[in-house]
Amino acid sequence: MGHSMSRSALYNRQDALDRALQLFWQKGFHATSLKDIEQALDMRPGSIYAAFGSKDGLFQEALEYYARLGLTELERVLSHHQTPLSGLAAYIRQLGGIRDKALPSRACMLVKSLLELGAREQAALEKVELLLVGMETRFIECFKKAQQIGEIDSQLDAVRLGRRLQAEVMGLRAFAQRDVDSAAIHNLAEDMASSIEALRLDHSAKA
Amino acid sequence: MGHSMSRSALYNRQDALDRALQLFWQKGFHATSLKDIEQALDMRPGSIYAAFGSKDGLFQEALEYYARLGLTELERVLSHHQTPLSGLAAYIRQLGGIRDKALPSRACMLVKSLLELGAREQAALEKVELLLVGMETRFIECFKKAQQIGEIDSQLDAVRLGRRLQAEVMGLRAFAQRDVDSAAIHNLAEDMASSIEALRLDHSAKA
DNA sequence: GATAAAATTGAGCAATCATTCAAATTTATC
DNA sequence: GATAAATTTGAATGATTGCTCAATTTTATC
Repeated sequence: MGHSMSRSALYNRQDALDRALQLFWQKGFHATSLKDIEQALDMRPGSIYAAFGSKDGLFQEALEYYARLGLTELERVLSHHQTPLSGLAAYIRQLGGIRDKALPSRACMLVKSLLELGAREQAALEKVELLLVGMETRFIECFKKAQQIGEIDSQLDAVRLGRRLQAEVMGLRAFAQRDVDSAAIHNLAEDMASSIEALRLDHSAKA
Repeated sequence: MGHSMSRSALYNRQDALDRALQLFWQKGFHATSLKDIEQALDMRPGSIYAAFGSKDGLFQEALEYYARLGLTELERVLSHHQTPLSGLAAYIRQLGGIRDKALPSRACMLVKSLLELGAREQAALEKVELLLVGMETRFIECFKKAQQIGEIDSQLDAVRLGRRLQAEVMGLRAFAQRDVDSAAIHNLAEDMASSIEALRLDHSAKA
């Protein structure tokens, strides 16, 4: 591999990983068979195993890729807003439109995996935990930054706020997997975003 | 069946269902094999199929049983508190202790199933949706009652509040499935419960 | 274009999957 | 306690599981 891998080989690998992600995100780990994977990637078993080692290995790479996309999207939204709190609120509001997009699943793949995987997939489960910590950490950083610039009360516990936000996102996206109409999801996201913004200190206050 | 079923046969069936629930709640639908079920119920395949029809049938009965237990628990907590809002807040706070109990899973089995099941288990998926509607409806009733007795603003949208609460519970319990310490879950539940209580109208207000 | 190295193929593997059913056993009825 | 009915048994079923590897094809190097 390594040295001899051409640009197109790298492209093919990324393309395969992309298709595998769609599949795993939609069906979950257990319900996705190697037959499904062979079909989706248009690869024969030998090639798949040469490239990714095992079904578990492919799944773990898909998890990492998914988490990277998720973090990138968060950064994108944050960068388009003036303050951390505005960015986080916008991020939640944007999740309100998740039912309208054509995605493999409305639920977070990390949460799906967290709830589905057992002791027999311990390595993947540990990876899920690691990736969730990564997202949580980014949330916490936002709240700390918001405290530094005086956007929210510095007496608040940023770690607690970050975890709360992660739990809210988990809940919003799990709820969005239900058979409810798009408006209900938008309303839910709006309510959650408002709660975040309610943390903002009112600079026109008297005291 | 029916007529000839003795009291002990009924007891055995309930006992079997109980064990099946533990198993499915812990491992999920796909990761639970009939071998697992045979062992947990101490029954041979023929008996299992005679009693429950199929693995899917057994799973659906376990789902219904789980939901019934959950609703009963909610009623129990509600009945021990003076007002709907106090009851709901207490319910959330009680969920904060979920990590300390020895349960098959910290996550809600309905949510686990909602995220895991696909088109091939459509019947079970529809059952999950139905049972989630049941819980949502009960939450909504509580908020409506709270409005009737003037505990919260009657201008608020009770349906929206009920859905928000369900999403919060989903998030809390999914988060509790993470590898975090008990205190973090207690804090999270406390924050969510406080949000609920913040809806209460202050009767000592001036206007 | 010959040679070597790398990548792909796909038939086939043992193991496991959910399920069936004739036979054996237990339970109910008189 | 004999007869009938209901229940349980567990070996066997065909399908599917994740995976291997000798053979073949493709790609790279000179």
